[in-house]
Amino acid sequence: MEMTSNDTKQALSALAALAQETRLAIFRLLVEIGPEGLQVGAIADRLSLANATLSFHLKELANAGLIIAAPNGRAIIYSANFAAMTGLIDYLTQNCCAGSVCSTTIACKPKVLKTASATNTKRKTA
Amino acid sequence: MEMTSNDTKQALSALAALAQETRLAIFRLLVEIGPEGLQVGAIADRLSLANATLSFHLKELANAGLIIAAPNGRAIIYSANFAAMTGLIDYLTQNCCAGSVCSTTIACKPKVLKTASATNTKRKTA
DNA sequence: TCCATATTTCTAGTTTTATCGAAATAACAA
DNA sequence: TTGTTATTTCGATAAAACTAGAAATATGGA
Repeated sequence: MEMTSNDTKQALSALAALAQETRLAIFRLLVEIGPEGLQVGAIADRLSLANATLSFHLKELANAGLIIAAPNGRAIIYSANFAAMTGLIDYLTQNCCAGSVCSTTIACKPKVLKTASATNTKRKTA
Repeated sequence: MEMTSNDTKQALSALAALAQETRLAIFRLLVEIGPEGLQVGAIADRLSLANATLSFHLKELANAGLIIAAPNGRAIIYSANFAAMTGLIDYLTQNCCAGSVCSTTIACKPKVLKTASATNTKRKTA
């Protein structure tokens, strides 16, 4: 198998992070909540997760760059990293219909996606 | 944690399938090759994989619906299921910037993606 | 300082996943 | 039928991931 590029490593990291029921639920919750994010306890309450379990999964998501941690007093606020999600989607679609065959044979229809352009992660503290 | 919807199960299945170096390489190869696909031996040659290993991963990808098997004589031709990839992306972006905050606060810029509209998986045999 | 809150780390047990040699199955051809 | 090619299944091993109780750390308030 060929050498693994950095892009591929990043995509694998993000995919592995999302390929788990609990983490997918956490990530989607944070996506829904938006840039304001939620503190750990609030996530635990909403998803009924044990502290250690949630902490483990938050770290996984953060290591993959899919969520961002922002300390606020004694709490830590986590929010979705929309740019990372966009990056993953770009990677997955990057070679979609590559070459001449696909773009002509398969009816590729353009589609509008909402994506985050800037990181937009300003916080009071941190 | 809340009940897992069918959409979520499907997304988890696809994400788990892609979150593995060998399978991601197989899938991307098939995406690049396009709707004509490749037979198992050709994939094994290109990625230098043992038969049993490749067979294992092909089954995983097929079970997740990301690739399609088309028997052709004594060979089996696998091709990417572009509709499944589109479905996964739809799921991941579905709640992106949900609610009023995100659509106004984060600069969501429209972006054109090439996606497969129809299944388009006609084959000679099968 | 002392206490309460918020989150992480440690540890250990269970489950799942990945790999590949070897044998088995399936299809076609001679 | 016999042989060849193409792929899958079996079996065993090694590695990684998930979970959560309990203890530890860190922050802020009284």
